[in-house]
Amino acid sequence: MNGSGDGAARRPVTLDDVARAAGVSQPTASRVLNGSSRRVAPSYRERVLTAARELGYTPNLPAQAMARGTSRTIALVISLISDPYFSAMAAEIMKQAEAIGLHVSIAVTERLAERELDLVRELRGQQPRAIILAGTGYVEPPSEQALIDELQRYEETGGRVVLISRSDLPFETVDFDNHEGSRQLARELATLGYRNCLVLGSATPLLSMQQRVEGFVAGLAESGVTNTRVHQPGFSWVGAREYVLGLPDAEARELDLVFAVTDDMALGALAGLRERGLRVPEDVGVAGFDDISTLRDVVPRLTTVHVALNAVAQEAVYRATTTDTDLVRRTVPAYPVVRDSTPRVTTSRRR
Amino acid sequence: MNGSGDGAARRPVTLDDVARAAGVSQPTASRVLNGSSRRVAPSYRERVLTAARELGYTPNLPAQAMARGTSRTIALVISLISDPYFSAMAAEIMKQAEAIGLHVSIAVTERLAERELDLVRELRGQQPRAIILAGTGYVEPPSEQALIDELQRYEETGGRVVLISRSDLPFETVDFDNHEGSRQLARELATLGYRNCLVLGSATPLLSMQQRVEGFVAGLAESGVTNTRVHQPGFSWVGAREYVLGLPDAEARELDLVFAVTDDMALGALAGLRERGLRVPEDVGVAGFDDISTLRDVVPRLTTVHVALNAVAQEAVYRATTTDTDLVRRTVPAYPVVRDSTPRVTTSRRR
DNA sequence: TTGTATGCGTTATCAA
DNA sequence: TTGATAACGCATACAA
Repeated sequence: MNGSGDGAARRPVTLDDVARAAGVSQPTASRVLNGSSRRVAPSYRERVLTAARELGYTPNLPAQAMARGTSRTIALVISLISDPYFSAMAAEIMKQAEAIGLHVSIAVTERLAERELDLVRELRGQQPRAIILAGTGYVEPPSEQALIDELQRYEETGGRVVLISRSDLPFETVDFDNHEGSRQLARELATLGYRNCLVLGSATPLLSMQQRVEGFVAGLAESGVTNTRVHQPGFSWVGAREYVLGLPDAEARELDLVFAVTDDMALGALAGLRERGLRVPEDVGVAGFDDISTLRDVVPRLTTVHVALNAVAQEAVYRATTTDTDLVRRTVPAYPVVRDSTPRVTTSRRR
Repeated sequence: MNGSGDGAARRPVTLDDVARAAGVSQPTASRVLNGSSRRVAPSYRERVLTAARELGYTPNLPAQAMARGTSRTIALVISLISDPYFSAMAAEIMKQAEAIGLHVSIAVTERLAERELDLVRELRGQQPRAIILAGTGYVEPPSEQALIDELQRYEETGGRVVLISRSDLPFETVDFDNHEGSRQLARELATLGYRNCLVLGSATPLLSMQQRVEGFVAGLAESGVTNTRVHQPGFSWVGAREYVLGLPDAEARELDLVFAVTDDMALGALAGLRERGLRVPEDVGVAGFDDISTLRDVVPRLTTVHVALNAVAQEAVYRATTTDTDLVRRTVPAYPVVRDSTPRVTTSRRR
């Protein structure tokens, strides 16, 4: 349709081009194509629509954002996108946001606490309507106050801040019930006969992970199991595996259960146990936390704590877009799912 | 620091504010904070920097983009972010892009071919420097021409288009060597003694999946195995599992290998085989394609074809940012990785 | 080297 | 209802 030669970069089609082609003023074209109070004469309306279609007009979003003073973007900060937990979270948030016509801009901290502040700053520059911080939350973060300042400054200019899984900051928060989830799990496992448990927390001081550890220990204690060992290997598959491999033989032999604060770590522990010649679940049970769906093919199927990611995402996006100003900390339930990796302990068990 | 009351939305800090606070003109502030030819007197420079820091200035990216006529954003279109393959791809692309100071904006088609066109249109509005389309590519897409038109229009205005895994369109393309990868795999498996193979392709007509099927069949044929059956179940874990479950008993019993065009499907097949009471790999071998890293915990470890995602991402980002105008179709190697799911076939094998 | 004036594409305000 | 005109925040050409 566009007869001009290829190659040389041409100017994008603007609202002005459309208006001229339709023989109307530029504001009129704007009203037809993007405006809300659409009181435009049908004949004009038709001409504008036709011109826009023929020219292949696309609104310049940055320009719109600038003129309107607000964008249709939500900024999402996550730790790692290749982590199934976070990619699932991101997917849910994108779905929820798109459902209400919002675009999600993702930034990744690569698990570096310092990067978080830089990212927030950079994201602010995009003038998003809201910033959602998911899944970092260190117990004693290096630049906590600077981050708070930055976020508060953002809020002061009309932006909304929503935190997921880090209820330690003075902003809207959505969280799972980490403590209760692993407490319930611990009680169920105790009922199944587990008595010698190793809990793998996280060397990286993450608040939610700490809660999971505490909840699990508490649950066991309520069930009369008090000899639980807690260790904090590196916060990863590799960290958990290496920790398990480094366990003294005597200690490893005593174990009948390893609970790790994430499914990822639980699988690392599982790999380590097997490398040591221990059978799972025959010799040792393994349990995790998160209920990552892509793990359905792991054998044995992993006992874990399920968190309703979609509920979290929905709540987070809702909080990010509502105009309520009361600071809410909503907790989404988490509940244990016992599967093959933790069968009932029988007397025939090794120890 | 900012004494003013909380609550009421305030205006964000602009370059103008900084300039005023520093007692310089706005362009000078611009030159110090964002400009390239930084010929600003040290004293002024210092004052601007200080003012910016104290006020918490963040450049308004949309405004910058508009003034400069170009943004620092790359738009990425993928099928599904919760799919480990795509999330790994997205992670790599983000990493490569961030390394050169570019931001990545992600949009998801949810595997709907029609959505692709809408998304491209919407993304264009964000005025990205480049659009990368990853991992769709239907054999006979519904609105192919409209998509091509849209992308070409985008290119005409100076944008760059890079395709990943769909070398059927007239744009820069980065692809794995699907055909060669599965051909090599087939040859290795034939060497291991596999003779009765079921190939699971994709009911959704995806070009790269077709190539994987053809390569595998060709590799077997070269090795003298010509009785290969090819079927096209739904393109998912569920599809593969259901297909395997629906297989006639006689046919299932004959099998010694199932090759699926993705790891995801291979695992679905594996689940289905086990549900039928077949042992993997003792009775039937299973192989996939993609070498998804989060599958390291699957037992038996899956034989597959490895693709160098980071190489693909690097090449894609490079192509997206270079100013070369020659249409390049770069192919990244893919090579078989034989693991536990396809051991050498012994005479003690069931059939 | 610094400042003035202008333009980027859009929306919002206000007359007409 | 429609159209001139003024913002929005920033970068650049040009003048000082």
